[in-house]
Amino acid sequence: MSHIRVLIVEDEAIASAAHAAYIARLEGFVVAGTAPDGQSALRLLGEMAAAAKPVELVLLDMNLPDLHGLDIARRMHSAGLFADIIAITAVRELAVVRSAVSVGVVQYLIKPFTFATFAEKLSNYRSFRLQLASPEPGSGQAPASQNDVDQAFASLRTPSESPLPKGLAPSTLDAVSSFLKAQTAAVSATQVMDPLGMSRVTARRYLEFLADSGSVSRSARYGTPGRPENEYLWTGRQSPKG
Amino acid sequence: MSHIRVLIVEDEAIASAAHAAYIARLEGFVVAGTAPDGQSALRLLGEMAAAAKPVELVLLDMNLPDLHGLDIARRMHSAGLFADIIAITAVRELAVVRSAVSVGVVQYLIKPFTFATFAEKLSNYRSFRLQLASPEPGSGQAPASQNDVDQAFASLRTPSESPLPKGLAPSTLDAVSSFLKAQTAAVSATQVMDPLGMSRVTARRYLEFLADSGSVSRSARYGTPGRPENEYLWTGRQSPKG
DNA sequence: ACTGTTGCGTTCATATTGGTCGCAGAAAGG
DNA sequence: CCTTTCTGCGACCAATATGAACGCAACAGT
Repeated sequence: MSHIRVLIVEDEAIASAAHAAYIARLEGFVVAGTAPDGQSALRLLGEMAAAAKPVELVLLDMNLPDLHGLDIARRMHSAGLFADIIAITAVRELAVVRSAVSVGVVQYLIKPFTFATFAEKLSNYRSFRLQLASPEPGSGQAPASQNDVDQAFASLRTPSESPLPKGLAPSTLDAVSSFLKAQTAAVSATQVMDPLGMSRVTARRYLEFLADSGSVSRSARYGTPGRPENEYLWTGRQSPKG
Repeated sequence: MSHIRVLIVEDEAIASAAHAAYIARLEGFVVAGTAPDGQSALRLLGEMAAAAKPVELVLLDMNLPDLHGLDIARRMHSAGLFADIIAITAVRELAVVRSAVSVGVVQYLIKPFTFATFAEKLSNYRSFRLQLASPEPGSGQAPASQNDVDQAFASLRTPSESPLPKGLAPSTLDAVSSFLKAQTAAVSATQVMDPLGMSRVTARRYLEFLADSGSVSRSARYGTPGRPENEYLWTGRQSPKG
């Protein structure tokens, strides 16, 4: 299989160029074009399909000047364009994520993201494609077993075997972050340690890690005697495993 | 969240009834209707959406008398119908699988299949839906982190479990799981090894397998010095024997 | 303004478990 | 009867939360 042809649909020129630069750094992908809005994206897709050089993957922003990303996906299908879609957007509404899945979005990247996250998503997609490629091009037949299909879907899933720093356990991280998500007000390490049954040192270590990775915001609490206390509030900006 | 409303699209009456019977055996799903061909499926979907009782999930056969399954998916999107699609079909061509993914098929079931396989796919989908449900319905806000989205996608795409990993004996597995079932409180590997007369390593390996397969829940026990101890609690969500 | 008090941030040694490696005994196959 | 494979075990190393001790920054008297 040759390189996967990618169309970047993004209205901000800077972001569009950044995505193109990221694509260039990846093995197995090539930028087929860029479009600043939905209409030109659809036109480009049609032209390339007519020229027998179809786009196979679209990096699609949701907020575009003329059309919503979900609309673009639907119109692609109406026009018989079979490109896969990876959503790259700052929209974090769960309803949009669900709708995106139902119109065929295979990966959902939330801005801002690091190159590592970007590379992981596209690499997963490439692995998915390779598994669904015909093992014997000359055979003409390409039957698949349920297991083959499952394996392909699994490679599309984010493996997320996260390289956490030494001394941190994934389950503890889950416990702390889900507890933080349930809080509405900012909490201190002491307030975290008690309900979870862990020590203050441990609670603080995980809170500190979450703050560094950007998932929670950290601020100081004054007004009481003693050293000022750090308090943490869930913001959910970025994956804690990035 | 109430039950997920399912529409079954299948031209063979026997298969259609079988699917409906399977759905009835599952928790959290309800059959909203059945359709023997593409046109009536689209009509039903439109009517139910207009009646404010939209179908949320379509079990879609690919080979129908009037339309191809992929066409139905595209027309659904053109009509603004947001139901998710699980393909249930005997078609095993890789090209069809790829096209299905690009039009938003979330699961792909190859006929014939067992109830266990069917239940697994639908259970994955339900878990995906639950993770993307708004935690607070009245809040109006539903922001998600990259990690949330990844986890939801992962639960949708987890492959079927392998029969039994190397190094595990069915008899020992039975002993461990039945012992766990008899416990009311969570137990650690050390607490399992003694009554069953096995070594800690062996007990831990079986507990770990049960945790991975979803039959038991795993959590950490804090509060005491030393490395945190994993404790396991029987939940019985899934048969350990696949 | 100075100093004591207070409570959290930070570091380090320690305790206790998890995970892996290689081996012994048993079961299966020829 | 011999060979191969599999299952469980002991012992090692790695991992990770805890507790104590120390330091630091803000408050509260004098």
